[in-house]
Amino acid sequence: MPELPEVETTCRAIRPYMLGKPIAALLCRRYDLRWPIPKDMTHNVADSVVKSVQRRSKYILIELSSGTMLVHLGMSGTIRIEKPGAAYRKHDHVVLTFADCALHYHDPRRFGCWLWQPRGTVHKLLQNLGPEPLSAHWTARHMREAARQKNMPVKQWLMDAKNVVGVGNIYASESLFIAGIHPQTPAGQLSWPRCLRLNRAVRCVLQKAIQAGGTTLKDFRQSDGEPGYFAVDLKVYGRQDKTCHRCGSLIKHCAMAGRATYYCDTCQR
DNA sequence: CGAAACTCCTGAGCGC
DNA sequence: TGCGCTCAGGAGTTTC
Repeated sequence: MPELPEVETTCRAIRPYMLGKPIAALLCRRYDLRWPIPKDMTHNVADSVVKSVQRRSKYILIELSSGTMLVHLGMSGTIRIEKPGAAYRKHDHVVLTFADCALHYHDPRRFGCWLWQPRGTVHKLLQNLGPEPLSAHWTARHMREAARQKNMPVKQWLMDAKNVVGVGNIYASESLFIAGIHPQTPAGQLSWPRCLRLNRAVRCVLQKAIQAGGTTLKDFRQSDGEPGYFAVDLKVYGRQDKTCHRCGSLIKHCAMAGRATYYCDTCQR
């Protein structure tokens, strides 16, 4: 279940294999991902050189001269580096081949996408995105502005890409634990010191996860096909009825907007 | 307008 | 051994 750190890890891992190289072939073995892969993308990319490989939100942006391929891993997506001509695995839906390697895009649940953004345009999916949590735009001041008058629980606010991108279900719970804030707290009611703490906590949690090479959970694998080195030590996520590392009381679990939520109701108020 | 519910999909884990 | 059920989860779309 790729969240921002997993996407960033994947992006960094595949970049050296692609940067500055011409694409030999783009093979779509299935077109019906979350949205259909544009049929004409194949023609746009053949022989094009990869100018950059970047991440925005949870999208991997592969820039060519004529436009940018926009890749999302959905919830079960991974990218492996293989040799050209390597055997396909089940659910390898897209294969991007270079002279000396091939990227296999693997996504059992097909919640991901592979879209095309012509040069000079901004894809609809990239419009209206909030700040990157690891950038200078993610500040407590921004939080206070964007959360003002908002009654929604702060956990849901954190997971809304209009407010900040890349914070998924796991790291929302983790960030709130670090900041000592109860997930049900209305976003607009956070005091200034709490905005500061939460702002820092989000940045801190994501940075640690990136350093750890992405959390190993379910079907995420580092892009070389090996399991991630180790899971980030999650303080609350998935730890229902286990003891809180900080105070020893039992971690609570509930559903918020249909999503599993974990917290310590002693440490988080 | 905002917010909540719904939707896509497959595989894992569970009870029987 | 296998069936059926539930759950997981990103985020755009639909509904209220």
